[in-house]
Amino acid sequence: MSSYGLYHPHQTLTSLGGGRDISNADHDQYLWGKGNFFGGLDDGLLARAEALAAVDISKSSTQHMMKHDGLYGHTATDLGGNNSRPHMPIHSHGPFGPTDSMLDQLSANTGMQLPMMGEHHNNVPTSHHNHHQMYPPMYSHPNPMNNHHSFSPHHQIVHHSMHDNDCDPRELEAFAERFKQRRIKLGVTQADVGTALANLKLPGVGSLSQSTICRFESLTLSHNNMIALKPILQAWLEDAEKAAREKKEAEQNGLIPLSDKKRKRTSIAAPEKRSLEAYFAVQPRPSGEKIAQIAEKLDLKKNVVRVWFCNQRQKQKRLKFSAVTAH
DNA sequence: ATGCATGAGAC
DNA sequence: TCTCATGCATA
Repeated sequence: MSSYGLYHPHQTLTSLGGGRDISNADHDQYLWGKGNFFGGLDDGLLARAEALAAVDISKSSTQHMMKHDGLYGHTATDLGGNNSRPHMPIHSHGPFGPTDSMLDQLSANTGMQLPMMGEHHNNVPTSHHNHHQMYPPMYSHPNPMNNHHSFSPHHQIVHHSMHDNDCDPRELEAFAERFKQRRIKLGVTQADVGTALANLKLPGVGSLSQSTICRFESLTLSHNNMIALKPILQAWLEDAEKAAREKKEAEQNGLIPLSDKKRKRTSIAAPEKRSLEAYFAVQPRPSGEKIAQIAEKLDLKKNVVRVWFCNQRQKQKRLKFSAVTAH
């Protein structure tokens, strides 16, 4: 009873909107599709872009989120406040400063017509089940089978205790560590914690996934997210320890077996991923047309490519507190 | 632990 | 359309 991934992945959320409107960074410093417009571009340019970026990547590996961990290698972006603009130029045009010209060329490539073929969703046929983020309490969704309740009545959980303390990255890091240790001591898995949160019945707090708990512990969530989750997890921890102490009732988990619907995860092959990374190095925020173009080139669904870019950007913004704090 | 995905809400 | 918070699926 200590392994996860085997059962009841609840999917309710907690809507702790901690920093729901951090809407930041949005001005690109890159200009696409400027100037050029005849789309007679050849693949050679793309190939070169990839090659260049690839070389660049391998050289200054720290700049990119190469693999698993390289992600947070660089400094965090918006630690200080809830809305400092990250969007730092990630690309590492080292020796060669061809990015701009390449961009022009690249953008010209599809300059005109986009087949917008894959307008349907992604390659995943599995219908998108209801993934509800936050719904009003009385809301009842259409999925009778794997129904999962425990909504969050509130859309915004203003972390009442917003003392400078809570925002302190070092404090968060310390807490995350403490949390993990004590959680393990309690013999509770990350998934269990996520499920148990709903049992706390705190206003606006539903369950969370193993992923999120894991990310909290490893500090791989955004700063705001960490801050929003902290008080909740802290509440759970105290509650759990108290319960364990009293040894009166340690079971209050509602395990809800999940039914059929399985989502198939798209797997982008290494070569394609490599290309995407190359493109990303050149332009982390390609336009819709750009995306369509790239998708076509790599023979991927446009949506897959779009999402990939979104996720890459998100990764870059992710915070690794230990980097800024732990010293 | 992490890759790809969804969806609400902000632009 | 993008960002953000989160999740399912999987390595």
